[in-house]
Amino acid sequence: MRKGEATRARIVEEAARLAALRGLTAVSLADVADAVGLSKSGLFKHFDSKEAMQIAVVEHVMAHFTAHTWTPVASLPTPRERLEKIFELWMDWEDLVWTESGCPIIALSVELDDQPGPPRDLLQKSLRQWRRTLINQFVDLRDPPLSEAEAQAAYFQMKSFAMGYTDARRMMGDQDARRSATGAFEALLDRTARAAA
Amino acid sequence: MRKGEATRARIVEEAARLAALRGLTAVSLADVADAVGLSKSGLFKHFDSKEAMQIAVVEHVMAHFTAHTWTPVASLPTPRERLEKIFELWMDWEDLVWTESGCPIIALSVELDDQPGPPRDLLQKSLRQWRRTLINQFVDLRDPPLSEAEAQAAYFQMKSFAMGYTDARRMMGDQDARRSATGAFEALLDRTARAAA
DNA sequence: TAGAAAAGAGCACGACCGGTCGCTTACGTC
DNA sequence: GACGTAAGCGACCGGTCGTGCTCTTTTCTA
Repeated sequence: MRKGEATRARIVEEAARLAALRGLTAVSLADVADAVGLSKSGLFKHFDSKEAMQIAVVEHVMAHFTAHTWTPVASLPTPRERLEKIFELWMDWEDLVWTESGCPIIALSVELDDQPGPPRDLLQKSLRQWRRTLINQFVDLRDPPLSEAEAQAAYFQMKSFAMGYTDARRMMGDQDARRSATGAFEALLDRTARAAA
Repeated sequence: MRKGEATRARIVEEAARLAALRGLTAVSLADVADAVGLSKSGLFKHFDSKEAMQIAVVEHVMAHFTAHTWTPVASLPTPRERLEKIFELWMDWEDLVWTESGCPIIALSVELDDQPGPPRDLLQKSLRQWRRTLINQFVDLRDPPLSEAEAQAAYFQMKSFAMGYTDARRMMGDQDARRSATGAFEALLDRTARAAA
């Protein structure tokens, strides 16, 4: 039992790594089995189907993302400090944690947004929780609090910059991407915190 | 010869449609052949390999995008008018032209950014041209002209909002996405045009 | 420590993959 | 209108896909 859990975790990690590189559907069970040093049929002792493994990958990626960007931030005193740190960690996540492949969440979003099914539903649910968490931070950024619509607009820009950062770095080879992203986000925080109610 | 060209165009269009849905690699030659009403071997009279077809898809998508967002705009008198219209057409492209699949350029970028090869190189070259075109518009947005760095930063935000718009609409189901995107972009234009040299 | 249960290997299956070959049909040109 | 060539078809190749099945080995537990 103990052993099985460890193996399962290794499978999910390798599957996530390959899925970030080639796409969730494109990674074959043989690929994962080879990467983890197992036979293809050995995989089926841990997952009943390929889809079950895909679901576990989505779960793992989102849990990893939350642990990376939220856990070390939850104890910071002000919303502004939390948002600034989250954005830094978010960019680290994109090019330090997933250097070879780029952010798996963006890859999964683009791949699954038109593919109905349990993997997509799980990703969507998890992303909506994340969105709510960040919108709440934006609401508390200013006194008096931001309206829901204002906070949503601010979140929209934050997420846009996070996505744009990966694209600029990976596809366009933009060396100044991090400066552009950080600058844009700081300016967003300034405007949002300063704006009149 | 005339007939062949027409068939080839239909193949590329169908392949692009399917690639936007499932990914460039995931679409099989049998899928495309069925969609266009051809036999699989018939496809090979128009493309020597699957990769040749993928290259044609990338070419077609980028040409289509340029025709959609730039051609009707080139004659507008001021950079601001051009940029505003481009951004509107860009969002139309994402959810009116590619309603069922989402923007194929974003899908291709995310899929190919870690897959070296001719399709990736072609996409990258084409996207860099587009980037240059838009940065030039930003440079001329203000008198005195924006510095290259300022224009790059403004382009970074514009592209981010275009990407964020698709994500918000398709993955998050955000009904206010268009308003958020338009608002953010208009504010960007205001700030950029107004900023002191 | 014995035995049950979990972990994993080996093999086979039907379906589909990209690609080739030889054949027929339809078209464009003189 | 004849004819060369382009367009397209069906059969087939070796290989990989996801997924069962049976059998062996390892691991945990009573």
